[in-house]
Amino acid sequence: MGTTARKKSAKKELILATAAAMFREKGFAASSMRDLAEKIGIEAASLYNHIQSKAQILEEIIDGVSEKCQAHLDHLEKSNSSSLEKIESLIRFHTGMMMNLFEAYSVMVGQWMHLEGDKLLDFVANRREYVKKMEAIVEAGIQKGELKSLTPYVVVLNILSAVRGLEFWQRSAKTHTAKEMEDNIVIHLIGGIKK
Amino acid sequence: MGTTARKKSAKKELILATAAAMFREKGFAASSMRDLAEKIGIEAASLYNHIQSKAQILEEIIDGVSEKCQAHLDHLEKSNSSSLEKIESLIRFHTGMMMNLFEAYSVMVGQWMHLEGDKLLDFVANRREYVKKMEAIVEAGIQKGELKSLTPYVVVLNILSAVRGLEFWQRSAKTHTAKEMEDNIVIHLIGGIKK
DNA sequence: CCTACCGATCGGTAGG
DNA sequence: CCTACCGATCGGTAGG
Repeated sequence: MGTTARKKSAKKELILATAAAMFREKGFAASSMRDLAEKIGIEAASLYNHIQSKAQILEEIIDGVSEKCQAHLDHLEKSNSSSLEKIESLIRFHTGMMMNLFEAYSVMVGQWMHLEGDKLLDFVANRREYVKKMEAIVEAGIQKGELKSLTPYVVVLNILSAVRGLEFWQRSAKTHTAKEMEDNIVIHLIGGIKK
Repeated sequence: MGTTARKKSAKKELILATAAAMFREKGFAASSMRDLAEKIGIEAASLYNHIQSKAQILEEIIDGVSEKCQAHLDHLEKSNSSSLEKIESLIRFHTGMMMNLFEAYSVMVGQWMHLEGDKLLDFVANRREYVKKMEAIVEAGIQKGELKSLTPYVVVLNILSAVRGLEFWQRSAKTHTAKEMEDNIVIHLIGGIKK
């Protein structure tokens, strides 16, 4: 990251991370700037030395995750893997994001509707485009005879929804490891489309 | 039932239905009693002649859906269908709920965390029990050799998550019918566990 | 079902 | 990063 304008102070990162945890748990609207400040150990007014508004916190959390997803898909589209390999890569990438960026990823998929104005419109447009690109990968696999003839839109929705379902999984319970969860999602969802 | 009681009941149903639509769209915390009253065409204070509190509205919406799910599963457990038939029934029941009780079902799966006190504890306990019962059905299918040896918990999560993913589906777009969505979910998710 | 109103809390600002 | 504070809005009540 170095000296670019995108560099963020440690305090701002702390605010974003703490806010992500709070937004995920209680929802954006039910999270107050006073509660956020208290968790960090400062007064509410002091938050505004690091961020401009509550809305901006949400935007930055979501943009950070969204850009990583876009980058992965762009890279995947250029590869010459098989359709099945690409779909497995998508499943493993998204489960990995859910595991490693749990709070931020959950906020993206569950709190995006609290974005405002152009930020909301952009997110919805980007998400639709992302889904369309995933559909195209599924469609190509069907055309090549690698996959069953299913509605690509449903396959894409099932994959993204299954990943989202991991939010419900209790990591602390330790009854199932992250690897077991991920592998079983792959087997179930790849198994259901493989010809 | 007298005329007054019938009117009051109809009005309460209108409040619950209007609130469900609003809670689903904006989230529970971001929905105000004033906005709710305005959509119905009365003053905010008048709502309290029909309901006791904002929290109670959420409770009644969720309880209504939750009880229907419990009833279906209880009935299914007593049937002597095969494991695969039971799982398909679960998928089709939940997709049907999502299609026909769209607002209320979405509020249950997306707004339950705004329940308070015992209502929250009860919901979480009931949901865990529901998942355990679904897992038992999957487990029985594995034991009988009907299904692949997958982690039942993941299969259950994938099924319930796929149904939840239908919230994202734009019914108005008409590019895919309800039946196409449901059938494709069944083929994908049953296909992935069938031995 | 309304008017009038309550105390609490919200996001955010001014000024140091 | 703080104290002090703003106007707006919240869920809900009293009384008719």
